[in-house]
Amino acid sequence: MSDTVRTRIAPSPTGDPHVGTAYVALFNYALAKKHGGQFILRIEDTDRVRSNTASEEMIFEALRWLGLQWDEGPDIGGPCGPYRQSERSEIYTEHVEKLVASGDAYPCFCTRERLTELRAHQRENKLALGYDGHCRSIAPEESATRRSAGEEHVIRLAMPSEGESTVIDLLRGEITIDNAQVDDQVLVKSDGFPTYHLANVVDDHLMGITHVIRAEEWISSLPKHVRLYEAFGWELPVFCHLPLLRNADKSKISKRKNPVSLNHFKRAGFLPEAMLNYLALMGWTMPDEREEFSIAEFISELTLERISLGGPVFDLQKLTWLNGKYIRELEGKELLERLKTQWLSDEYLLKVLPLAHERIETLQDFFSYAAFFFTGDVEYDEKARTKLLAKGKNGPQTAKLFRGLLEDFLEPILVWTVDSVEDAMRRFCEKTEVTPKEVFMPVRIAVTGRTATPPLFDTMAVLGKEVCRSRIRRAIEVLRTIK
RNA sequence: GACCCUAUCGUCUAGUCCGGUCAGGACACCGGCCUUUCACGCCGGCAACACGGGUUCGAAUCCCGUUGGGGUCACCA
Repeated sequence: MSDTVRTRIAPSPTGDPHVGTAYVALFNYALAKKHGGQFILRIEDTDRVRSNTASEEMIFEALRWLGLQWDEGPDIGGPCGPYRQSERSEIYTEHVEKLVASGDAYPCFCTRERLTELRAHQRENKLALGYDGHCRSIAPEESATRRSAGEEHVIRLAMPSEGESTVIDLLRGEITIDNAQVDDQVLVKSDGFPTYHLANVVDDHLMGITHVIRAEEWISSLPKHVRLYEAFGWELPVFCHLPLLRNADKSKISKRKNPVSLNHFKRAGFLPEAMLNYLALMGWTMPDEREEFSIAEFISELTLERISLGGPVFDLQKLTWLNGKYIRELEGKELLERLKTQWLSDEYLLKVLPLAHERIETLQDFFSYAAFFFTGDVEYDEKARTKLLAKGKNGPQTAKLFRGLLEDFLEPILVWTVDSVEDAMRRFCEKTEVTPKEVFMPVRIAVTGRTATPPLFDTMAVLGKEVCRSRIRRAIEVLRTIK
């Protein structure tokens, strides 16, 4: 196993599948394939509060849609399983105890209150933020007694307090950081689950990962990870930190400023191969600067060293252009097949049809009546615009209302159904003290462009979260311009 | 704020390691051609080496500094 390349994508199932996950997965997948190695999917669900299986399922679907099929993973198993961190607790416990025994890690009994105070104090006095090592001096015998007595605690990594660490990133070379800058990271939380740092290192080693290709945001914790490898006496993998995808304003890509859900791109009609091609262009170029290429060509030409380090702005316009190029190159028959994967699938039509059924008088009526189920953003004509306003509110006020609805109530919905949408909408009304009557018509218009539609929740359920989100976003923009 | 990463057209980038082409390509934008229209396609145009010092005959390229941008500083990943 030592000379085969093994890479992994290790997403955390805490929301909609993210375009950044696809980006990192692409490079991991391609490198493994290039060298005839394995690409592994590992689910990092150690955050018991935020992790959920709906999100995990969406990650599977999104990666499969893109064609980034893994060789080992939670759903298909493999020699290094389980591939879901929540099922590997004993492994982490066993490993961390070795570190406690060797003195490379130690139990910490500090309360959250003390930690909060400590941070406040450090901030006030402009000191470096970080744990002060308070529990480090507790004698091993004493902490062992306290632990067995059931006292709540975490396990921390004992970082050297002096000297400096030099770590190597494949793309950036040596990076030297003062050890004093590195915190005594919590490795095991008080609920007994490991943090990312511990689980990630242990799993990468146990799963034989040879190349850790991940996002740039991890660079600052690299010294901790390297320390862990050393403490365990393990050989280091190659670390390669990819530049972070950016919003137009150069900040780290975020859903507030960009569509980032892979579900969105699928629903909006981007071809998976165009998506991958575009993502490959972020920070990387073909030796001959050719911009259109297949995943197979990417695999054969890939060299990580050709990755440039400036944070690439995710440019929807260029993605759209590339996608158009791919669509034009499709055979007519193939184009039909693509449309049949979503909008023209029996599955989708059978959802739309019942909503239109009673409301049409000729078969042809269906197409005009149900048009908004098939388009992207909708237009708001003059009449629609006036009714887009919530009762007694002006444009900006309604926009604000919509933003609250979208971000606090609709966005968190993971399983988008008639019931979950209705529930969110009703909770929204209660919380913001507006009546359904005042706000449902504006929402109806926002998501359909029409004043007469099938029942709102059914309509929203069929449209899907992605379409509703993007149309409400658009409505917010429009509302801001209405006095 | 501290630490780390980073810096070529508005955007994605080639060129940088091994100093020496009017700094090349693509998206977007603008003009033209094609065309009953639109789109596609084709042709052309606009547009960048962040700044300041060095080193050198010569610097986008090497060195130092400055500035800008980003990331991290959680019992989230």
